[in-house]
Amino acid sequence: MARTTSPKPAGTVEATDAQARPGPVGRGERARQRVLAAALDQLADEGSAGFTMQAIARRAGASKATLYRHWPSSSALLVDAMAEAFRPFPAPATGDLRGDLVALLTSAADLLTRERFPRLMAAVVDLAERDPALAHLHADLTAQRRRPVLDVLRQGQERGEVAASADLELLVDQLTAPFFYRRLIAHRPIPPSMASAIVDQTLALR
Amino acid sequence: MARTTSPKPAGTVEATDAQARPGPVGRGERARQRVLAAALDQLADEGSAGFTMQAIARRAGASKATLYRHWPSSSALLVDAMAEAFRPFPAPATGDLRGDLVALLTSAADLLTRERFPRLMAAVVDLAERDPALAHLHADLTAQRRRPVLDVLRQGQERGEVAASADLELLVDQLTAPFFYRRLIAHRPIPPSMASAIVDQTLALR
DNA sequence: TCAATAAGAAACGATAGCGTTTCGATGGAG
DNA sequence: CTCCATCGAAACGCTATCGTTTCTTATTGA
Repeated sequence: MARTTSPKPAGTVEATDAQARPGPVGRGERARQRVLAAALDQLADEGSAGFTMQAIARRAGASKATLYRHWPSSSALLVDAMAEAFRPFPAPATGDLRGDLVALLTSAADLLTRERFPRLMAAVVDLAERDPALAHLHADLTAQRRRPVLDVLRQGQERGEVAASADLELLVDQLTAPFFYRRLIAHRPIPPSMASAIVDQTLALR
Repeated sequence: MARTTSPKPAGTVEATDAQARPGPVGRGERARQRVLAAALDQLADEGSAGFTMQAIARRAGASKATLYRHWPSSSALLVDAMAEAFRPFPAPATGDLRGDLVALLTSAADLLTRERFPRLMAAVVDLAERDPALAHLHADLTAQRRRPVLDVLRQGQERGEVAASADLELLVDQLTAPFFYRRLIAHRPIPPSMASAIVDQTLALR
């Protein structure tokens, strides 16, 4: 439902640049981008309870009619907005297992330390419980985020630096989940040292 | 704000028994319990967007006036309901490190496999982002849930079965976070073997 | 048994969301 | 430079929520 492909992903966190670009895109496309950005802003600011066509239109300076012209429902709009804003972490792919992992987890920690991303996550987590399309998308985006970590681990396993018996998917969980857990559930701080501490403790490189 | 102490916690998941108990509690207390149970039901069923005084009153068969007599806002009501429904895991406290951990994590996995608990979690995660009182409470309840795991690890560390250099708080994260992550974020299944797999992989008992 | 207490039902005006339609303005393509 | 697609603004009737008030009913404790 609704368009999911697009030429211009906008960066999960700083997707506010759709304002002053008189580029080659038509008027319609610009309005669309403006609405998508406003949708994420609204969700991050007001949570899933405030995710309303009316409020998004207001924030985007658009007409409700425009929103309904593009998307049949707020869910469809959110799915589009999430898909568009997504950016996977750049894979480091040095040969250094520990270094690559720390770099990847540091990126994750940074993202979760900014305010916008965790708030988006929290709202999406709630909405996805009752919206299968959103749940699917969220699962997809999460899988994409896990990908680089998995690759690094796999290479490490081939080089013998990771036990051959290790369940790599589970390892990815153990490496990444604590960050989300601390920020969204436990409401505890994420110290800068956490990335390296997790890596060391997980791979038993002590 | 609002009462937070109460004689009868109701079980996070199966708090539906407040219906047919003409016990020694007064009429007011019974209505209060009924409303608290209805609030959790409503939150689990409709998410944070549907968490409304009106809807809760309807579900509880109570008057809106009754709700406002007891709680100044839906947030206060939710804080009460959450605090009341909370039940920590019973600590196993055998001397068996691996066995105790697997038991604890299996409990967590069970809870997350039922439908009610994760839906409550998802909604609370969203609401807590904009409600400091709820965030505090959620942090508290989470800490209580972590407690038994931490104790088991600490005893293991004293017996030398866990490295003395290990960061136990971080270990608890690595043991428990993956379950929440899989259910709420990654939307991937939690196999029955996951508890033991996590324990083995984390403590390197292979 | 009776009076105090607290419940339920219903209504209040105000605000806001929904999904749709109408209409006038505007900007981009030819 | 013109014309048409698409925009924004505004209003439609409908429903729901908010927080409060009034009134009636039923339970409970003295």
